[in-house]
Amino acid sequence: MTERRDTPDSPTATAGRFLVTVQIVVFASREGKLNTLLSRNAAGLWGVASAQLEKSEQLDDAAARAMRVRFGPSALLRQIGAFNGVDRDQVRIGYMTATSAQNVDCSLSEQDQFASLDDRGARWANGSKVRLAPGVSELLRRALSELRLHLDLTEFVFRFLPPEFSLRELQHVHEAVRGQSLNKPAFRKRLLQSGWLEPTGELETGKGFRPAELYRVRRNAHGRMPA
Amino acid sequence: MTERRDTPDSPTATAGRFLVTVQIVVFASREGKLNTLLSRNAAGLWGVASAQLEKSEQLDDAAARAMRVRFGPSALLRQIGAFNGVDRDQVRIGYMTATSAQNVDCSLSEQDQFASLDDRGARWANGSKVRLAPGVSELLRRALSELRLHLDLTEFVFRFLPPEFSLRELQHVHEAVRGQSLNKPAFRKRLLQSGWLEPTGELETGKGFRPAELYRVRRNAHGRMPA
DNA sequence: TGAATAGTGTCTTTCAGACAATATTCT
DNA sequence: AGAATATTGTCTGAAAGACACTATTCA
Repeated sequence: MTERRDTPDSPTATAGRFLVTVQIVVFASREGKLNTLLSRNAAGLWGVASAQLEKSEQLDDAAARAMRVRFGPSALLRQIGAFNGVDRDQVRIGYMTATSAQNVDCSLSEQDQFASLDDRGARWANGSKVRLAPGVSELLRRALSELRLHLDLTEFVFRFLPPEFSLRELQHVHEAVRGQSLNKPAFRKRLLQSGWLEPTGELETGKGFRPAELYRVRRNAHGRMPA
Repeated sequence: MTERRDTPDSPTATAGRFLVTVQIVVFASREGKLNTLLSRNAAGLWGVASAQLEKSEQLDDAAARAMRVRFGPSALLRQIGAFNGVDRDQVRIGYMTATSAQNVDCSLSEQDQFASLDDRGARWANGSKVRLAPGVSELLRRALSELRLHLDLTEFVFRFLPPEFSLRELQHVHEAVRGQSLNKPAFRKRLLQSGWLEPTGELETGKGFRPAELYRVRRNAHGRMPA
């Protein structure tokens, strides 16, 4: 019996000790579809960036450490929950982050590829299913679910985009994440009235048609994002 | 360096090993207010039910084990996230559950008390602040936040109530959780149209005024709960 | 000029909130 | 009958969806 009512502060005899692995799901929006960044391991299976928690280290710091190598210190990480280990003596903590696709496209190697992601799982561009490492499918499912749930609560959406973006690009991100198309006038009205957007005065260039106005996030925004 | 791109399946030299503690926040609605069940430890500080994860044990099973003693095997547990340990070699996983107050009132001892909970923290009935054990405040804050966020997504609300309940009681739960009063006709219309409620045909008794119709949850309900 | 998309205006529908009117039970 | 609450109906206003119309850039 290891049930306790008080704050646990001393190990019990029967309690196990575990390796704690932090795993990070990296989202991006590419060509109107939600993508996730996967890396191939030695066994040829695909997984996500991860790190082992070290003694006296905070969970968020371990997650930041796993990301810093690729994305610099500014990635916005959001915890999505704890998962059972793949091994008996492991526990996994999931995080998610989002990035503008152009940030990483240049540095992609053979070992790192984007795969599209929806409710049915992860697929390569040619439509074939990704052969995922153990436990990764569960992680991706929960990450997608959390992303959809919290899209209207945080500034997370804007991490999919460069610092200046058009309303069309922002709408495409929403559509990619939610997996459905949205009403354009309604989307514009909601977002512009929400107070989260600030016009830059600049226009898009080089698109062969009427250029869109560009916006940036208003950092001191009040209240929630519209859905 | 412990960054890895592949699925972690073997311990690295520098990785720490941790005790994994599962902590459960028990909610109840009492006299129109949201309450949480706290237990006093040896040091006189107040915390929540917890258990140590054992080797080869699933997280959800450890949480269920911590609850089974008090609530039987049927408690609905929902994970709310991972938290940094109070000790250097500890990681905590938070869960929450809800119960009808009358379920537990009879078995309360001096060591177990309800405290009211809102954004400002936990307080005793007389208004004094609860002296919480380390890390518990953070846990309660996130539990409340998760409860509010997911009140409309799950059948979690109904765990606050006995199997048969009136619309007024259900509305009181919503109001206690959200910390604000709601519009009665709108609440009725939303809930009745949602398909989540099934009339029992029974009426309340012994209240000294017009008795309310009683409802139960329709288990095969479709779609989301209204907010 | 034509193609393609940006941005806006209007109508309709849906739904929450406010308020009031009626119904039912017990004392 | 009177108190107290349940239940329902109606009006109003806010916001989303559908649709069409105008505006602007480049080839």
